This record gives sequence, C-alpha cells and structure tokens, in this order.
Amino acid sequence: MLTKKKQLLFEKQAEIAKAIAHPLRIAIVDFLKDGQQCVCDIAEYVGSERSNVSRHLSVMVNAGVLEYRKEGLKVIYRLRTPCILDFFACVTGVLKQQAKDNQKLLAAL
Amino acid sequence: MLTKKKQLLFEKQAEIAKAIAHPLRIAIVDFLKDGQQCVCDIAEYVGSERSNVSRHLSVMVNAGVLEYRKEGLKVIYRLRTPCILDFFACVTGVLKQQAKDNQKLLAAL
DNA sequence: TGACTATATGATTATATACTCACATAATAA
DNA sequence: TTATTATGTGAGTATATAATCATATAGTCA
Repeated sequence: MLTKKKQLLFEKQAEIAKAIAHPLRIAIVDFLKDGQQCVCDIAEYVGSERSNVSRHLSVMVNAGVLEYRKEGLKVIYRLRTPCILDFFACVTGVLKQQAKDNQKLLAAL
Repeated sequence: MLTKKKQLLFEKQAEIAKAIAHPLRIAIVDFLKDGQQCVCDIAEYVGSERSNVSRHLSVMVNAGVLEYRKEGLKVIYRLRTPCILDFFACVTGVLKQQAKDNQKLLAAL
C-alpha cells in the first residue's frame, strides 16, 4: 500500500511534470536552454499571444522549473535547474523506442 | 521562429509528459519499476477503483510508456522503456533545488 | 506630466481530464 | 452449461486547463 509520504512526493512530482506537459511550454524550455529570454521574444519565438505565454511562464515558475528577474520594462526568464533538460533525453528515448517498434512492425508486414 | 518539425516533436513529447503527469500514474510507474504487475494488484497498491486504474494504464500504453500482455484472466503491465525512470531523477532534482532555495530563504529570515 | 511599451491578470468560453457507476467482454473453473 | 473473476468501456458529472479579449500595472522616455 502507498504510504502518505510517497503520495505527497508523487503529487509534487506530478505538479512538475504537468508544468512541462504542454507543447508550448516544451517549446519555451527548449528556447531557454540556450539562454535567458524576455516574454516578448519568447512569445515571438513560439508564435502565441503574450498574455498566453505569460500564463504558461507563471505555471512553470510556480512549479519551480523556471525563474525570472526584472530588468527595466522587461521580465527575463531562465531555466532554474539544468536537469530539466534531462527530461527531454528521457522523452526522446520513449519516442525512439516507439519508432523502433514501428519499424519492426512494418518489416513484419 | 519555431519550425513545423520541432512543433511536431514538442507535441509528441508533451503527450508523453502528460501521460506521466498525474500522481496516480506516477505511483503506478514507481510500482512497476520493481517488476510487472496485474491491474488488480496495481489498483490495490494505489488504492483506487480498478476501472479508474485501467483507464490510467491505457493512457500510458497509448503514450508508449507502458506495455502489457495477457495471461489468463489477468493483464500484466510493465514499463516499456527503462529510461522513464530517469524522469524521476530529473523531477527529484527540481524538488531538491526547491528545498535548497527554501532553506536559504529560511536562513535569511 | 503624458505617451508608449512590456507584462500580468480578471472574466469568459471552449475543451480536456478524472472519477464513478453500471454494464460488457472474456477467460476460467465447477 | 452457469458462476465467478479480471478487465475494459460507455455515459454522466465535476473539475481543471487553455486561449482570447479587455483591462490593469509599472517602467521608460519625451
């Protein structure tokens, strides 16, 4: 049976995972891996309304994935933990496995 | 600007992330890291209705995170890619960073 | 001061997700 | 065959999330 302690941990982990589990937010994280950026540049890169991007950014800040700093009129966002990028290695691994399995299936037809 | 190719990749990645982004599903993945299990045992472990667990399992199968095999009356689920466990290392990293920052904040008060 | 710019947020709507209950399906054993 | 057990799925409801528009806030510069 699941302990209360583990349950709490899983809830925290789910919160972080949810904060990344959106195409736009993944695009943002990918954009930020090369360095910090302001909301305006992020919005232009991902091709969405600034208000929408601002909301997505605050979701990730609340989850602890991003952090920000104000600089004049602009707000600059950056990755808070480099290990977030490991997440993509993991997910890419799943995708590669899927592709491999599809290839096997195709070859068997 | 975001290329169509990258956009497609991010959508796929988000799908996989979403498949894990739930406390119950994280509990399931954690349970399965030590070996394959049937729905009934998974449901008992996580403390939820079998019908509900069955739905969560199928979400993860569709995303390519889990795979299953039938054995008599039972359906046995297992992790499809061991690298899924790396995900937890990543998320735990974020949580550790959060805890560290909280400690700093506390010490500064 | 007022105009301008970047960002955040309230309100609304549309959509997606999770859960429950009831029922369907399928394998097994008597 | 019937009864039993494990699993999956349709339907309904409740809740969460995403996107948009309008508006608020706050820093900058003329």
